[in-house]
Amino acid sequence: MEVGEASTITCFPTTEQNPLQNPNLLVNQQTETKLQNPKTTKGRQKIEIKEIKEVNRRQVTFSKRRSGLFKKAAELSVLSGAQIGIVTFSRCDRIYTFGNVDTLIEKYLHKTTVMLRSHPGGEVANGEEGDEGVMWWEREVESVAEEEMEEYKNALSVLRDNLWTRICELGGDRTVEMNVPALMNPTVMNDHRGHGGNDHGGLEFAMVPFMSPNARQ
Amino acid sequence: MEVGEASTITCFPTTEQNPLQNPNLLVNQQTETKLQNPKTTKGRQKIEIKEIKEVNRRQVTFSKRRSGLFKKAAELSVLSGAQIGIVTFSRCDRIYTFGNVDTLIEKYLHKTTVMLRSHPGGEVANGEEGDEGVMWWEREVESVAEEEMEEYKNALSVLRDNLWTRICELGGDRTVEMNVPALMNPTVMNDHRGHGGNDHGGLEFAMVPFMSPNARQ
DNA sequence: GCCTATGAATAAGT
DNA sequence: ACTTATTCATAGGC
Repeated sequence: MEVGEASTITCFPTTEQNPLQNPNLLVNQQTETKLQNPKTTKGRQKIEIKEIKEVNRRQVTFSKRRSGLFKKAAELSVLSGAQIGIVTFSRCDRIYTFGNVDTLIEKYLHKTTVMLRSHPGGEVANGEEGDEGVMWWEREVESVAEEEMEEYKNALSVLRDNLWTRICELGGDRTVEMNVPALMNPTVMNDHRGHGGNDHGGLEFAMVPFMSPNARQ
Repeated sequence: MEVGEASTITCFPTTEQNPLQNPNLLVNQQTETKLQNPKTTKGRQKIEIKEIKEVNRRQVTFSKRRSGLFKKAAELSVLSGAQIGIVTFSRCDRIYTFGNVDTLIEKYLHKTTVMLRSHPGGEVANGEEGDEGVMWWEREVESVAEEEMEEYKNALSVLRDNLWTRICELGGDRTVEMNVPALMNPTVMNDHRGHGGNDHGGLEFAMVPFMSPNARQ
């Protein structure tokens, strides 16, 4: 089908013509409809699903379709009672989220973790005799003998290095509220622009909640 | 607009009639179209966006709309060059994901973590004198006094709880391929059913690489 | 899962 | 942001 093809033939299947238009125009609109309004728009055009080159058009599309996506997600969530979380990084790494992402991430990781646990690479969680075969961070800390503390210190050191390297690297970003479909709470986070508001509904992450026994003040 | 209203008048704006229908029926379908096909369907009905009570209908809707959502996400991703991850927990807690969720979670956590660092709840990372004002896991382990070890044990306990839930996801999760929009890789994960394949493109988290000084064997 | 009629999303233009 | 004409998604039925 070509673009210009269908434009010539237009058909109104439904009876109503202009549900909510300016009443002033209703009088003599029939006479010169074509002249006044030859073809206001070509309507929605078919587009190929491939990266949009033109920056402006791409941004518009991103914005519109993101809204549409979030709306769909909200509807799906309500209709089916499912929990949905969406994380979107725009091309320039601005992040937009939908739903209670933190909670869902936690749940996701938990699930995969549990999965790991019940079907470990080696074997784990066959706890028969004490803590043997259990990941060390799973063990009760109280069961650690005093003389093992030195080793723990080393383990913690490596842990710290790994964690810190992995997770904390650069700049500071904040969270900005977005237009909401009135159902869940999509949010936008920018990289370096301040904005106090951040409801951050739920979750605080792993290492966040507690400070060092030493660093407190 | 009522349901039955538009049903009487049907209009084909486009020229083609039946793009791909059974050729056998093309001969004399005109004569008794109404009898053979008085109204095959009522078409798409308007529905309220509220939880669907009927289980069957709810499941169908969940399935259909989830597909639609993932397709939209795939299109948005391609069109705008954005990265999109979706995590969905069905009502019975079956998880469906779209996109490279692991990578995006990592990126998300990274961003939020960084956020914390540069804008801490109390104040941190103003390190002037020694370790003061530094996140505890940042400190040199050697600088910890012996008498602080008890507190470290507690900290580690909490850390263990939090981390365990969150981070160790690899190895063990099975991923089942779903019908793909040919763009990204939506996946379904079930709770206890095996399936070797798991490309798991990317990410391993912090503590994974090393085992306990005690749990080794 | 496939089909159809209809509701909704959206590409362009303003 | 608003409008329109068109394409796309999908509710209900098989």
